[in-house]
Amino acid sequence: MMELTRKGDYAIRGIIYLAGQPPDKISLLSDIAAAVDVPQTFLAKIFQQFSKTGIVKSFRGTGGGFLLAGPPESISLLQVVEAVEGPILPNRCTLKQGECERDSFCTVHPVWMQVQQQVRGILAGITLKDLTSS
Amino acid sequence: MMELTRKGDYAIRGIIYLAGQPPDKISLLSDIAAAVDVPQTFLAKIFQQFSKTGIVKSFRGTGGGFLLAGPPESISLLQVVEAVEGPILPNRCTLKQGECERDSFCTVHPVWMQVQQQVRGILAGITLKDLTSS
DNA sequence: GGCAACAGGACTTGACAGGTCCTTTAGCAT
DNA sequence: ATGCTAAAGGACCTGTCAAGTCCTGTTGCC
Repeated sequence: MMELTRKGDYAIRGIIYLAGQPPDKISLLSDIAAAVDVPQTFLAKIFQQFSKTGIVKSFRGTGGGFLLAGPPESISLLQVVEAVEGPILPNRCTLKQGECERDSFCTVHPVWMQVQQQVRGILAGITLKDLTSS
Repeated sequence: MMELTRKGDYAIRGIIYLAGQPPDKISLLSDIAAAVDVPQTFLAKIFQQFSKTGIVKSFRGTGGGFLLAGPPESISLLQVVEAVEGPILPNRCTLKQGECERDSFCTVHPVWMQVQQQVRGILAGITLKDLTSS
């Protein structure tokens, strides 16, 4: 269980590549896709989501491409993952109270809350800088 | 991401019910299913898996049913979840080394390992006893 | 205007979640 | 022994979603 999807995996690969490029160097989608070995059309969707959530800047037309929206140390793995996978929710009931009518006597609820917090904590603590300085 | 499936959810409900019964009281599948509001045929599959992994004992025929294989404090939530959902793997590469050819330079790998360990740790620390004494 | 590049919608395919149904096997009771 | 009871297990169904593909915009340089 708990598996990251391919989309999430690709997303991480792609953004790490970007983070590894010289700052202000605009990268072509085709270059990124080739470098990280991901179908270009699929990666396009992923970077669209990145662009919408603002962790990446996009430029169209000749000389266009993608750029990290900020310095690598300002972008966390959590942001990247949640941008494409949606929020981290071990169980639907962790979304909001009253979601399940069993809430009142659901003794497992606090456990999932703890799992959620731990995982988010770990991912939030890793930045793109940590992932490129290998 | 990371969502528990319905199967996992049902599994937990069912086993908690069992753990809440008097020791040595054999419960009928039909009773469990009714009590925790899960389709009986589906719950049957789940308890078959429980039975195979040994966290539950089953008896056939008249007077048959299910029994917790040990005291509630001896069975962890991790056992329950992994029995029906399979092992907790944030990424395929956490299964074993060399799974992805990118392994050597995959800086994310240790992060997923940490996530996996944390989650397993939390779930392993919760027993059925903790979940019934509400 | 025309080419370069991302944006976004529509569509396809296969797998898997979430069940259902039916037959078989095991155990007790008469 | 035979019939009833209850779990075991296989076969099947259905809808959703992951994982892409493809085509048509839209934007921007030249």
